[in-house]
Amino acid sequence: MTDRAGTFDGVHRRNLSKVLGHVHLEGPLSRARLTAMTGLNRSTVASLVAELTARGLTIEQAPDPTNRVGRPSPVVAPDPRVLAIAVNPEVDAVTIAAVGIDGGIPARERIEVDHLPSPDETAELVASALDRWRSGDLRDARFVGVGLAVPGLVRASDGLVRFAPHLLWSDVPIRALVEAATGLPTAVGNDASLGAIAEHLFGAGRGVDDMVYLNGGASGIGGGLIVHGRPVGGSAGYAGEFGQNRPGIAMIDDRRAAEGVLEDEVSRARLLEVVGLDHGDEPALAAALAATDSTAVADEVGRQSRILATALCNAVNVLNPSLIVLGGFLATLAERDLGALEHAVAAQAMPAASEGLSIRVAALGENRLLIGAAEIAFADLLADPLVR
Amino acid sequence: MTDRAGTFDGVHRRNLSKVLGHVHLEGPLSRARLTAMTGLNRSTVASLVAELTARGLTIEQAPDPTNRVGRPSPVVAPDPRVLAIAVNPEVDAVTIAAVGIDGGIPARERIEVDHLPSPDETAELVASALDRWRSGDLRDARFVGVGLAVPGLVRASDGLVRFAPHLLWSDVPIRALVEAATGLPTAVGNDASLGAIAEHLFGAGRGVDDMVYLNGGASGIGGGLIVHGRPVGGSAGYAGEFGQNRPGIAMIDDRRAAEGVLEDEVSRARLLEVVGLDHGDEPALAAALAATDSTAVADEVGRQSRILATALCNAVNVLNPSLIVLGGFLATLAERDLGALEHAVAAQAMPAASEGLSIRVAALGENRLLIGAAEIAFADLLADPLVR
DNA sequence: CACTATTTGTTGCGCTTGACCCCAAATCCG
DNA sequence: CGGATTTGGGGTCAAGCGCAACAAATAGTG
Repeated sequence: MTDRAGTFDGVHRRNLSKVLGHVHLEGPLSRARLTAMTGLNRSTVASLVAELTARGLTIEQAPDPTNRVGRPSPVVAPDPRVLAIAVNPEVDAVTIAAVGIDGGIPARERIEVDHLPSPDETAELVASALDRWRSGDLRDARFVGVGLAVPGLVRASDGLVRFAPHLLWSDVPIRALVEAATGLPTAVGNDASLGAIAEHLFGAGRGVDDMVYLNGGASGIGGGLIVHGRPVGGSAGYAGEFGQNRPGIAMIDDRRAAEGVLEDEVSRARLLEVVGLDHGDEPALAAALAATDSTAVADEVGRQSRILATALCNAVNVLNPSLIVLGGFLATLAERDLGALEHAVAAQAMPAASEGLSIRVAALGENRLLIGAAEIAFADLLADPLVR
Repeated sequence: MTDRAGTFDGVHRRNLSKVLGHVHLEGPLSRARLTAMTGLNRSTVASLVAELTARGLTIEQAPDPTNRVGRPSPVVAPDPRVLAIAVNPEVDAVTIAAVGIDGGIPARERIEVDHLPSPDETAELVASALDRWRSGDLRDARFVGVGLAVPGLVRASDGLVRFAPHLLWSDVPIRALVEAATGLPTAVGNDASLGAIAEHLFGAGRGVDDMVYLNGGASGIGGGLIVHGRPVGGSAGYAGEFGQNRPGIAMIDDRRAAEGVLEDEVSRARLLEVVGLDHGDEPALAAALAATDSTAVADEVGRQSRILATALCNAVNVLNPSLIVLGGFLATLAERDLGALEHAVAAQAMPAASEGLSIRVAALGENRLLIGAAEIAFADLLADPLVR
């Protein structure tokens, strides 16, 4: 939104945004429900919906056969032809998907690579996928932007990847590269932060305004915050790097790493090692943990849980969230005994702050990052449906 | 603001709020500058200002003799007769002040008590001060509300003091008590969180949207966050309790307290002890620290600084603020060598996150809490100047 | 199968309110 | 003292939402 806030035009845009946002988040809604949710007048909602539909952002469907008295209300749904490209480059593959503003994923490709994907290569892969889809199944779709979920530090102002340790990307202007290759406006975010956004909007954190998300990946621990219902980027966009924190370690014997950095102490690699796996995906790790009754495994799980609990407490004391969502191997770790973790957090955090707190496991599956990436690609359109 | 967002009335209210907010924060402003700052039309600003002045919220003064070409623009200032009562109960005194929406403090009383002030007593003291002022010097003032800065956990929803350890208040409905005694709408907040708000709006954090504030008091360490330019309360309002955090302590010998809680390790009492003072206010402690060259003192200062640095790093990694403001004895501690602290933080925190970071000492003096308390008392009026 | 009650879409009108335009006022500068 | 510049003031315009009256579509009832 430009600086039109406070003007009539601004009101109109905001109202359009509100309506579109509701159907984007909640799915198809009757106009009657939209009037209730927005607080606007029936006639106003009608004209707003008509405008959105004329712009190809929503579609109006026949009323649902609800068994209620009164004239049935047409159902407003996001137009599934409005798409974003979501991209997630990883060490061994680049995943590219077309994500609808209705939440659907009409196309998805995981392109395996036998080398680290370079920035240019990534941009080319995105452009070629876009070309294929545009001339194929998604011929009548409208691509509004690209969103990238990058496993590294991303500067929010210009979408520069400051450092992505596993991709070996350093100061890469990935946003500019992808924009040049595709001609589409592009947004870039840290993968864990986008995971937090996805879980907040569509997953375990739906409707929760103050939330902390922690994700345990193969390479470390990342995360994201939702405060006042909005994702927190910080001054440059680097917020959420829980993995680099140094939590207190109560038992001296619990410390493994010299620096005491969270992601060195609580790590997937250490879990894999103790269960005797060399590699392994998340289900394999979970299965191995469930299968064994070795005390060494139990000790390591306990040790990591204790340290994780302290790290969570620090976040709870400072942010007083109503929800902590754990993903990746942290979910695996916590899921074994969620009650114990909640108990440990309650024991160490301020009593008042832990009262309203719950800890949950991430709800979205492997599409989480794509959904988050699509969300930042849709952000401009959702904030102001009249752009362009 | 009610649910009028999105309607024309809402626009009008928001515009009034914007204008009033600007003159509240920046002091007297010419109408020309207001039009530039709000982006609204000249005529619109003129009518908004006229409405605010008619409601007794602003005053229009003769133009400043600026040496610029063109017709001089009348200066709009907040009406100094619009007052809030700011209250800060402490163990040995209750401070009560009348704070103007223009930032002035036309009346201020520190009422010493020889016992812990009870909630009822506090409410009575406020009511009697209000009565005195209303029939005295501030006869023609308009009191719009009361704000309390309480050294303890305050539930935001209803202004209940969950626990104030030093006052020995526990589950005290102080908001209701003060409202009953004064008849004025009352807001309650944690003292450190209000300090953060005050420093953000008028102190070291002016214009900074992502800020962390830590205050070292006699009793512990509290703080507050500003994210997206707004104070963070969390789900229940308890956010900012840095003192209860457990930061990693790299050197084993540095740990003093069994639990490793920040405010047990980094504490005013330990500093007073090592310099050999029994009691002492902040200047006395600073002077004593400056005067001595004892190695024991240097060791303790170094130890506390190291632990503080780690605690700050944890916040920096997670929140990526552009500014950390330190108050109370933490300011005293840091001021001795601010560069060293910044260096220590930069060494431990993520490099990218510490790039744009500065650490400053709090700028507001002893009125900080009163200013913060007044701010929450003014909040409703500033958000919607048409209330009541 | 009428008839009522209920809910909601539709339509036209009116009101609020900020933008725009033109002119006047006040200042500086040469 | 006159031109340039900036800003205030008042009148008019137009955009957009609320409102009210009416119509339409459903469920329930006897």
